[in-house]
Amino acid sequence: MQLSNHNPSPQNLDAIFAALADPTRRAILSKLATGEAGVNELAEPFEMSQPAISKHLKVLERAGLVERAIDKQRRPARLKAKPMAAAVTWLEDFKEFWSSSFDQLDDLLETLKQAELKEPPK
Amino acid sequence: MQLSNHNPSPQNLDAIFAALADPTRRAILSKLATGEAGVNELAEPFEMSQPAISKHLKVLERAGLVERAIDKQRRPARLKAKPMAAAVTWLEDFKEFWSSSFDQLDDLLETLKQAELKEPPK
DNA sequence: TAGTTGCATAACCGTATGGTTATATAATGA
DNA sequence: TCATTATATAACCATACGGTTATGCAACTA
Repeated sequence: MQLSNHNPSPQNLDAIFAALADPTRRAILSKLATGEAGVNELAEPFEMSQPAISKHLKVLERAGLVERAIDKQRRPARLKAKPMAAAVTWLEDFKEFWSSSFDQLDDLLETLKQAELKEPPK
Repeated sequence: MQLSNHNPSPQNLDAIFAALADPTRRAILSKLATGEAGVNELAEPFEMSQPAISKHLKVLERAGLVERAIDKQRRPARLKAKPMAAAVTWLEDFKEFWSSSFDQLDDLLETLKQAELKEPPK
């Protein structure tokens, strides 16, 4: 039995997790959780150029985690919930599935412990 | 107020999310959730060379998601729970924080779960 | 001892990432 | 009309990623 690879937004999980893998982008998301923000506004706390932030926003957009609006010259970004939920769902499904095979894991732990006893690490 | 970026295993979140961003690695994790597996065993389902799988395992190891053991010539991999929990924690913290402001994500998660129940994977 | 198995490592390749500076563009404001 | 603001885009750079083939090597097996 395999974990279904599967439900929420399958192929997009790549983009979603990749987007979450950068600390600047996670910080941007945190900031956006308090409300929409424009590019310069987002760039300010980081010691980073405006184009760099624009690129990060593009990554977040591609992952579907962020939407842009139009407000005069501004292009304020705001969060989108759904893809984030996809990531949560994958992890929670995984956690659930994994817990359900705890018997096997216990066996393994035992096996590994025996092996380590006979042949201690490094 | 900002989302605290410091809770679980801060710096490792980069490596953890990056590791989760590849479908082959997610599949490996799924497989490993059913029990330990050697490299060739892991490589078999994928149309991919053994060195490629070894590299993926290194990424998973660096992220702390996987441990290697020694069993004769084999180097079986098994899951490690803690870092996975770190990712879940970050996402759930985020969810909580965001929901407290907007109250959207919980609804969405609920919706997605319903959808999965009605429309089972592949 | 010789062959085989299980894996790691090295060298290489094309493409993607994450940053930069410089420049373009579109909308506002004077 | 002209300057300013907010952002995008281009060109470039170094490094990382995800794959390959070739090779090395330790540990079993015959």
